[in-house]
Amino acid sequence: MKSESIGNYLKAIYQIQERQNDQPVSTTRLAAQLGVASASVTGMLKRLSAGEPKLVDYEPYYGATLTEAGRKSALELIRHHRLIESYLNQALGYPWDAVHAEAERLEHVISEEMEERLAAALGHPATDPHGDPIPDREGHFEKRDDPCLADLADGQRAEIRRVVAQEPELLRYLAGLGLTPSVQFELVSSAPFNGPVTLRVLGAQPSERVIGREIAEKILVAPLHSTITEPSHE
Amino acid sequence: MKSESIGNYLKAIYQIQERQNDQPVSTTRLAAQLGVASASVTGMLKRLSAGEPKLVDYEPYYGATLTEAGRKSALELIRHHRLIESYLNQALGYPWDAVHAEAERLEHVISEEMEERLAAALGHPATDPHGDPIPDREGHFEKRDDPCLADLADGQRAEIRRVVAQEPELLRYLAGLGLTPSVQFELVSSAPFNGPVTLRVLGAQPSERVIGREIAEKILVAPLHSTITEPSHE
DNA sequence: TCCAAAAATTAGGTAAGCCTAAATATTAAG
DNA sequence: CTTAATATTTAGGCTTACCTAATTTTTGGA
Ligand SMILES: [Mn+2]
Ligand SMILES: [Mn+2]
Ligand SMILES: [Mn+2]
Ligand SMILES: [Mn+2]
Repeated sequence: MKSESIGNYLKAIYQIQERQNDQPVSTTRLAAQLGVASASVTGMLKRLSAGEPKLVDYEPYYGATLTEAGRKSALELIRHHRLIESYLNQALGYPWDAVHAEAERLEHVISEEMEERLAAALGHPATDPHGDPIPDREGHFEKRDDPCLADLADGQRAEIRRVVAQEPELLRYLAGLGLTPSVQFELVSSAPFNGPVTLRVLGAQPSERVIGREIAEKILVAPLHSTITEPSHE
Repeated sequence: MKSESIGNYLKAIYQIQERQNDQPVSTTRLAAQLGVASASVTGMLKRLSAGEPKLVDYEPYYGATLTEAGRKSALELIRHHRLIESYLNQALGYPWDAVHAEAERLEHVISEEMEERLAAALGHPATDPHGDPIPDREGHFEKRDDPCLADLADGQRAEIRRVVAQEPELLRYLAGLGLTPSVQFELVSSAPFNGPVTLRVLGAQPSERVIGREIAEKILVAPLHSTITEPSHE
């Protein structure tokens, strides 16, 4: 990786592209994500698209897209980030709301050897503590398209797969409610007009939870098939 | 810590001062240690002695000395470095010749929380894999003044306490000979005119080792008292 | 004591990454 | 189709941390 700053630009472009169907990323959007002035972004995009190797395709006034090389670099950093989060959580006992900040700095400085040792120590995990997928060494990972909690029908049961958030306060709030990956629940009701969502956590006492719609949209889930599905099928 | 670069200057000044009895560190010596031009060092020393807090006392043409604040910062980094080395070695299985390079980058970015968790996971160790002492959170550590292997008298037995080196090749060579901290041996002979040193590793087969004087001076030891010393004394 | 060699500083530059303010291009509304 | 708002780029600066070359200071012989 060229520099920590370049790495952060590539990661940001990747993540924004991911959220908007690979459309070009605007200067303003990037500036907001990175917390820098738009003028700074313009300058960096020029560098990234001029340098060798070319890391982004940049069309002035139009936007930026990662090249294959840029994508590779971004995924490399994301792999570092998520392996570090997992390791801090599982081996060093960090709570899931504290891992992001630490990983954000460590991801830029660990060696390939350390990456490999962390992965091995964890048994080559597929996801991090938030349920985010961990790309393999080649940058491959399963692209899931899980529905969010707010998409479920009343009465439907599901398992939490992923929580799309890093804000410590929010993560602590959710952990306090017992809403973390692999927890199973039943959706009781979704109030209309983007109202709150009520659910029952399976095996918790008390089990009822009411959360805002905005948060419910950050919780990705896998619906559970009814207890009696296809029998004798493996 | 102001910046990674400043941290490296402070560490370097500390380590040079340590090796020369707290005498002021010269521009050239620092430049050599850091691998930068002397002019760059002059510039940085000015900054370090001008800034708030003042990290070094700097007298042009004379040299630089750490202030108390500078010493604290240096020891903080050294604590990070040695805890990281220990952790990589003990928890992640790194060989002792590989830990230095990784720690050199990580030491600048870990949080105080991570420092504490690493220390706790290791049981608050007093030394790193090379036998270097690990300062506590306040920067205190036992100042040992161990003799080196070359200082021993013929026939004297001792235990290896510390190996003052980070070059991977040298460390691998020594590990290959079984010369690592806590190993016990008997000095057979020191050839005159700075000649090679011959020793017998206790409990090894074959046990004889012959090493150059220069290397013998980097191996610090604790002489073993004869098996029957003062009886009933605690 | 004087002078050359060595050490250190000053002078003048460069590159990365940021900033603000001004200029320009795009877009959206009337 | 024009114009005002918005997005983006350009211009000009700043700081950190380097560099090389020139100058100055210190120092160690002779
Ligand atoms: Mn990697
Ligand atoms: Mn995560
Ligand atoms: Mn610390
Ligand atoms: Mn060490």
